[in-house]
Amino acid sequence: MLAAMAEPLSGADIFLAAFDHAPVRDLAPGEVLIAAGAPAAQVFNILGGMLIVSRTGRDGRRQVLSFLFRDNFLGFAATDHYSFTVEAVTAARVACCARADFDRRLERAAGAERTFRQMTFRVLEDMVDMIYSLGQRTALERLAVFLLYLRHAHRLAEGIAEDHAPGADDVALPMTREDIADFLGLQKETVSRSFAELEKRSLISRVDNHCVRIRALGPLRELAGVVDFAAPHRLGGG
Amino acid sequence: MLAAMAEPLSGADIFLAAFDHAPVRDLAPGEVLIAAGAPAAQVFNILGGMLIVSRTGRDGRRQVLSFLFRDNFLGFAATDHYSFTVEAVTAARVACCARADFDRRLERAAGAERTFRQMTFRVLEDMVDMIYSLGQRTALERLAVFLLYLRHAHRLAEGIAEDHAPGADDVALPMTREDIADFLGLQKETVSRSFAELEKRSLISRVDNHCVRIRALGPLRELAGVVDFAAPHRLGGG
DNA sequence: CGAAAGGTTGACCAAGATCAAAGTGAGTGG
DNA sequence: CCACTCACTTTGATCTTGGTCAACCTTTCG
Repeated sequence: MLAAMAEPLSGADIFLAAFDHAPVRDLAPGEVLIAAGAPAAQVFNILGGMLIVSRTGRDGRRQVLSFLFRDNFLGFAATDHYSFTVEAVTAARVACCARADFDRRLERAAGAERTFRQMTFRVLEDMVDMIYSLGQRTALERLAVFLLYLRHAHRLAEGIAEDHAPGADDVALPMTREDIADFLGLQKETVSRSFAELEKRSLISRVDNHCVRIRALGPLRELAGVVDFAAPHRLGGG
Repeated sequence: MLAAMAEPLSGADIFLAAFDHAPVRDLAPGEVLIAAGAPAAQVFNILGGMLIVSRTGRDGRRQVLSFLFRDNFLGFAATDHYSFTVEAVTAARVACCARADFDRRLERAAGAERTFRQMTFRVLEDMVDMIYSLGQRTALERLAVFLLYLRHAHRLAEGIAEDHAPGADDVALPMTREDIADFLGLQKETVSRSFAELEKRSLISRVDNHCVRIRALGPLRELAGVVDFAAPHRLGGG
């Protein structure tokens, strides 16, 4: 299943057009946009806010698959039913498009398939990164990767190109510690302790409960390992 | 990046045709087919044998991403360089096709893009399963999932449709314990101990070091959790 | 037959989970 | 507007799973 398309790519305008005069839906924090098991009838484009994609097992264990931001597409499913849940973290606004409409556009617009394929591959790559994190990295490393990922996602959503834009090092964390824990394959207490440890090492400072400032980007990247979301990825055309 | 296409799908013949008169390459166990960082010039179709896809971090930690079998496609990359390594586990044979040729076919053949998209989504789904495993499941559960995954992969590669075909419960394990460990995000000792535990619980018996017999399929599936590779996935047209 | 690689087992250790309690803060009703 | 409440977070104590280190098997292959 394809929960969400990663960053827009030059050429993504083809798909943005699909949402041009599409109906818009506003979501309150916590509101469910997609419930796992529902018929996969629509695809969406996020106009603003933050959403969370998750999959919950029969016994209640939940794995958060990704956080979504402005200009992310979502709702693509391999089957005719969604296998994942999408909820709003903050107040959010999405444009809604019938899946069939989107598919039609995909088949007709020149180069659309190719662009879509590129976008899908990008998602695949992000998932491989996540698999590497969950399989190989420690709690502290995962949290470092996560903060860099949020920083990057925010810059993309805001269309900021420079690595050191003013305020770029303030990372907003509107989700709960438990959301972060379920994303990183940890417990919420461990997430708390890892934040404390990053602060102790002067890599970050905590502005407040839902905002963190990166104080040492280089060392944080070093801790996170190879993955640098800024370096390899080209910025999209907004 | 798209290391490998999962199971063939009805319609995959379009792509199999791309390999019809393609040059064939034989691989000895351990031989490298794709080295991470090499230019992504070719795509492959596996004619026989087992391959292993992995990604290794700067510090040597290795995450195995998947095992590949007959009729799996591989070599699709998001960029112009491979970001993963593919090696033969057993002696193997692959058909090689220039990436450009494949892309051309993709754009010309009717319905090819659509079929390819479905296949890609299938891979996405498998990766979500893997993320769920690594993030939420215990060592024992992961090993149970792994055995069911191998059982399923083998049945697909052999074109066996029934769930209880004779010999279907003998699972071949040609890879090393370390390969399994790196796939499951564990250490090889833990894999050993988990095999012992599954045997102690009478869920499996060890035929020899590289073959295991599933003695209690139902309970093993129960232990693995929701994921049943047999149930939701349609079998491909061979 | 012997060396080397791979696999198992045991003893011990540590990262992270679990359990418990106290602190913080945002939203609500008085 | 304030105080209360409830949800979220942090911190501490303890426990468990899985990791690490080391020794000993077993298999394969030269």
